[in-house]
Amino acid sequence: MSSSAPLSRVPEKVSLEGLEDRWSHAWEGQGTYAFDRTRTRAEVYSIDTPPPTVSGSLHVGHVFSYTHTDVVARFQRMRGREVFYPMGWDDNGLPTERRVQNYFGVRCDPALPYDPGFTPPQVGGEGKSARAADQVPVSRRNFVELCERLTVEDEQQFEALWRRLGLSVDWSQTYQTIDERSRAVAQKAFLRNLARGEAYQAEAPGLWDVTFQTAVAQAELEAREYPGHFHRVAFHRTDGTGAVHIETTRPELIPACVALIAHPDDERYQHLFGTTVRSPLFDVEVPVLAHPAAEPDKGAGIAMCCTFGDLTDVQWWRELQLPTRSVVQRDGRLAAETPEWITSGSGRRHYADMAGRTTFSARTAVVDALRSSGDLDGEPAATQRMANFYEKGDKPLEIVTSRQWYIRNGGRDEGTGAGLREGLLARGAELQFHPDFMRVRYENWVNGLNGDWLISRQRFFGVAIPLWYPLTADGEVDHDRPIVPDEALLPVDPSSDVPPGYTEDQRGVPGGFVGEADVMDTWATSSLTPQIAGGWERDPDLFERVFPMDLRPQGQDIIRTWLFSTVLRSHLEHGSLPWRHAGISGWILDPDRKKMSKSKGNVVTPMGLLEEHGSDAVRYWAASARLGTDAAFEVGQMKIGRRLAIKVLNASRFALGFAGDDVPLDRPLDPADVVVPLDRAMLAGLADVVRRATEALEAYDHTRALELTETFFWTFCDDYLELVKDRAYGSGDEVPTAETVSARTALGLALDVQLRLLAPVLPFATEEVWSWWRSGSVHRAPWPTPDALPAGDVDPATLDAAGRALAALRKVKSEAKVSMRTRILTAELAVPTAQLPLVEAAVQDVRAAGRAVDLTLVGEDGLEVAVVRGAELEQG
RNA sequence: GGGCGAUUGGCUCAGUGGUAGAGCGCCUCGUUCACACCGAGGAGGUCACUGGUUCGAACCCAGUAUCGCCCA
Repeated sequence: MSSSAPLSRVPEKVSLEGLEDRWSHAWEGQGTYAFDRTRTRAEVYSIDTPPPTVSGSLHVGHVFSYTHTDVVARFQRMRGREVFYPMGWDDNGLPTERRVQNYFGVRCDPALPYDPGFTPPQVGGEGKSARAADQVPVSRRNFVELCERLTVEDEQQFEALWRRLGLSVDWSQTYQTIDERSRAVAQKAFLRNLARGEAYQAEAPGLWDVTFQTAVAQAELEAREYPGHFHRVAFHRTDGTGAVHIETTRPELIPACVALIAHPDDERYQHLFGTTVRSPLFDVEVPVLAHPAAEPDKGAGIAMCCTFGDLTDVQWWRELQLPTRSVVQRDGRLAAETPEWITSGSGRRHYADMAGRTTFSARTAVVDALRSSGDLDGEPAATQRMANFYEKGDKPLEIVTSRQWYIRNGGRDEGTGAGLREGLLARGAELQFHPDFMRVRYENWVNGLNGDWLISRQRFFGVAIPLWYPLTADGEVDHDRPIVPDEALLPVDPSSDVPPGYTEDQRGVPGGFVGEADVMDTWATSSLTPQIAGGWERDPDLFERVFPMDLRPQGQDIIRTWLFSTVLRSHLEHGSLPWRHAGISGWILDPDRKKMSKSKGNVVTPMGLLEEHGSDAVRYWAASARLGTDAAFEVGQMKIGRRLAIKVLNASRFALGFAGDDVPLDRPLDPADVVVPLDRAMLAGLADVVRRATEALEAYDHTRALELTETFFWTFCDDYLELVKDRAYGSGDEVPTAETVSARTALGLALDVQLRLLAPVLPFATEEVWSWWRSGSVHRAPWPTPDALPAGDVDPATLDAAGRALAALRKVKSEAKVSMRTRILTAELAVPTAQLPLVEAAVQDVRAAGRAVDLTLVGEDGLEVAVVRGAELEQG
């Protein structure tokens, strides 16, 4: 900026139009938000923003919560902290994978080697799903390249939105969760977990999505109501003394039955414990056992345990050491081969009728057969049951046995992980949640964990698990002796890269090696965003200056996933929290008080919203909602914000106009020039607002700060500006009086402070005004402090008392239905006795603002508010 | 079933022990003089319900109802 004193740059007409474009470019050009990495950790305020999923759609919820973060960032920057505010894109995961398949007509086959010259068969599928058979198989590395290519567009769209919204992000710090650095971090963290025994593989029954054909983790579950039928089915006692009836919603699992189980205290079944029964149709002999997890008042009180119908079956199977008799395959169909445990001729015939069919179709077949055999008691009764779903799936999850990788999370604290759950609860207690009650969601989740974190996925677009396995001389995979890469070579792709000590021609041959085909769950990477953005191990100098981060802002919906898993990884790797504070934003509710749905969110696109109302207005709406509180999607609130932004422009233009066009505006304002009590009272009130707003922002209560500032600003405009208008204009061309200088100086000081107070919420309007008379950016200006304003020698209530006196004069005119410019020729102004000295101190301004020619001021006991009596108004 | 949060004027929300608040909307009026994307004035609420504590409760305690969410 120019060092010579600039003259008035206050425009004749002010407008909000075009401010976003102009200032976002100026900020970029001037590096206003660039991070200075020479600053020490104590000087830095670092923010770990959860990267949005770029292949998902933008919605107003993003705008809402990201604005909250930006308000904090701007406040901390003005407070003098060097703000580390990077932005990432979460492009790693299933949604992108599916888009890429259709867009380019490819599918990933991780067994294939990388083809550097690959060109996709098509670019831009016309929105329709390409048939799997028509898709060209490509290596995982080729697939990742296509994903990166496609997500670039999405990311540009997001960035354009964030820039228009005014996020003060340092755009040179951007990362993607699938980029090379992220893959290296995710793989390194995994290998460290493996080396410390925190990551392990196990062959175990687990939840499985038959549509996506992948295992899923507890955090991805969603319990939903699912319609079904209770079937009352007879099992036959092997001693020939009759039948035992059970009720089941899944009769197709009868061939997988391994026991009948009742509660140990259930009187009805005491005599059956220890005996055996035969399953209907399939004639398999199974024991009747007791276990406390059986629910006596549910159905018949005795249940069939199958491998596996639900998680209780898994518990029974494990604790009662039952055999494994699985019939449901990974594709959701029953095994084509008749299982060897079904031995009777009729049993094998019955199974053959259902072999290879889906569970739904098999159920129909079984029910028909049960009806024919007489083993179905009555007709199936419709019911609603809770079933586990993958959050992105639409079929209930099955449970299949498979080899998977896990990271310990305290969910199975017996064994080596003992104490981990307590450690994570202690981290939760250490983390400062805003609002505080959000901590219980974390605690509920940690206490409710019932298994370790399953991180392997049988998918393709994700970070590869960086391992190979030796092949024995027989060609068998030796999973027990995984081969790890050198950390310096990360990231690796086991399908293309060769493990140490091997050559490529040994891939897949006996005595050679094979790459791990699975990828990590998206969360296994995105739980490391503080490490990715902070340059963990890659840039230790940076990492030391930003980690642990100060703030993790996020939505309440991902406390159990993103927040928890990030705490876990940091706890395991660094023995610390990943951040000190977590700011949790609420939901956006539609006018029906329901969570804003995608379909409704799409009607109003975020960019359209910003274009219609202006970014400051939309930010005002978002900033008006407290952390943790759901907010209504309310256009009215945006209009209020717009009104405030326009008022800032107009009031500023007015206040700055008194000085005249030939006066240098960026001159120092000396508080000692403020000598009139009313002016000093106004500044004292502002000092109090500064103090309280600062306290509120330090406590992550941006709403309170905004409310305080906004309320003061309107009083400043409606009362103070009106009161001092005449005095500030001055009498003429000669040297201004001390009273005029006092008003002009007070106006300048007040404006200067209020612009800075409003800057975090209204970055565009405040920057515009700042540019008229100040140098540099308001967003790099120091946050105001109360001690820079004169105070202490005058009652701050003076402004309020004078304002009320003015209101009394206005009321007379309003009730007389005359213009506010109408002069009051004579009147008596009665004020509460206590306020008399305050009003007296400002009576000249009150008289001028009220256009009262002859005003008699009296104090009166028992009066609540100033009143005007005997007013005689100018005619015409 | 357990937990968390909410319930204040038509709407959106502040207000955590001392006479009910704001903005929007509404009504009346004004306005070439910073701002019509404006200004002034006004009307409008037994603070969900029932008990309790207290000199005093929107606020604290117990319970109930309704709504939302989380976990089972």
